[in-house]
Amino acid sequence: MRSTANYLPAEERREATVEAVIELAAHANPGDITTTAIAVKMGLTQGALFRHFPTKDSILEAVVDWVVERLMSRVQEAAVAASSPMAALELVFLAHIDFVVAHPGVPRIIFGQLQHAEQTAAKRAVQAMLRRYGQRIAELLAQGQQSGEVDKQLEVDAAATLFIGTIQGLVMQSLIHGDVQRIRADAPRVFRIYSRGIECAQ
Amino acid sequence: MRSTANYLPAEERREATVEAVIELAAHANPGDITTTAIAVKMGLTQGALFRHFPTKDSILEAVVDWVVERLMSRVQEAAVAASSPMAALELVFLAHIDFVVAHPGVPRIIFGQLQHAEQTAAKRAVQAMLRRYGQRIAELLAQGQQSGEVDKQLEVDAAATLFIGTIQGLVMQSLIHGDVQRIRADAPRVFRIYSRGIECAQ
DNA sequence: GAAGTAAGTGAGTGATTACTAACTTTTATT
DNA sequence: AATAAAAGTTAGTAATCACTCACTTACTTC
Repeated sequence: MRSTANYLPAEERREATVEAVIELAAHANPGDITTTAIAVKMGLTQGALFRHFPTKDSILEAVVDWVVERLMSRVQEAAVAASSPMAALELVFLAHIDFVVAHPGVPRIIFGQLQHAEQTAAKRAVQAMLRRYGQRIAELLAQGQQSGEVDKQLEVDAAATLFIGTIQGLVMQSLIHGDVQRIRADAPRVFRIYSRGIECAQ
Repeated sequence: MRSTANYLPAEERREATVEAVIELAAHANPGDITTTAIAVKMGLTQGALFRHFPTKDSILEAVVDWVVERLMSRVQEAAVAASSPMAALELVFLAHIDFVVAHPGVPRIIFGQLQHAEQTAAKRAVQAMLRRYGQRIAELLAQGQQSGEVDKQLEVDAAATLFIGTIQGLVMQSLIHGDVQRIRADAPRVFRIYSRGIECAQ
């Protein structure tokens, strides 16, 4: 329950707001997070928030933008650092899991946005990110096919869907058992099964 | 937009309420479904709902109970009908996907319940169902190991987690693309990769 | 067909919510 | 140090929500 110093410059206040929402989402239903709760978390009054954001939706939009930027750059770094396509997939997977464990509120916000009926800017950003993410995974898989690591007959799109589902399954487990740390131990074991499903038969 | 006949007996009204919620959840965020929306969907006034349910939460509880009963019995049937553990897993998977396509609101309600911070009766029921589901899958996997279909070195718990994640990944795809039917075509291809990951090497 | 009961209506109520605006306090500038 | 601009406070408002209750309508049973 960190209380930020008063009278922050606008840019920093916006950043602090985003972080407050992400921290709150770790233990609360994203849809139920009120502007009052966000303000209290920051040691601020509710009205102050609206000096920096015109609407509550715009706060969530900023949160999603924050997530997209951080997550995608982490994933990109992991992919570049790897020595082979298969190694890249594993690094991306583990980087993603690390990110989720560090920010447990993130997958809940992402999924919460996808649930919305209306096409808000935040929802569109989430959809765009997930599409891009899927394409990136599909590229790595295709490269793996060329390098001989990945089965040539693999249906790349289906495998990319399963990649995301693998992570989503772990997140669900953490929600079932109410324990995020669990994911870290389960992740490598689950990924091993996934990689066995896509690898080239020896 | 079906409007149910007026003056239903209590039991049927409760049933109709549950179905109305599930239909609404196909196109709306479950958390945002109001009692007014439910009543309108049924061609009823809002007050009438509270003749049959003491609180809104109790409505969601009834919905979850409905889902648990239907889904688990479908899964059980599929498992029994199969000729081998591996065939059972595939039948269970496809039965589950069929259920989701027939009732697209269901996974959204399930996940929405998991998101809640408080331990409501509905959330507990969802957690219990998913645990039972996971155990059932783990049993089938263990039987597969004995029958020689499934790799003996497979980590059964991780494989059960991945099984659920596989379905969850497909659901996410449908939310990204806004098209539930898609799932049906993708399901067999995704399952093929999963089964390759757990099968005994030939 | 009269009487009793179950189901539905309609007009509320209080609580909560996002958002506003007049005012105060802090920070930055000269 | 004086002043302007930025950031925060306080006390609202209108809208929405779950829930209530006195009353009305339909069904059931003898």
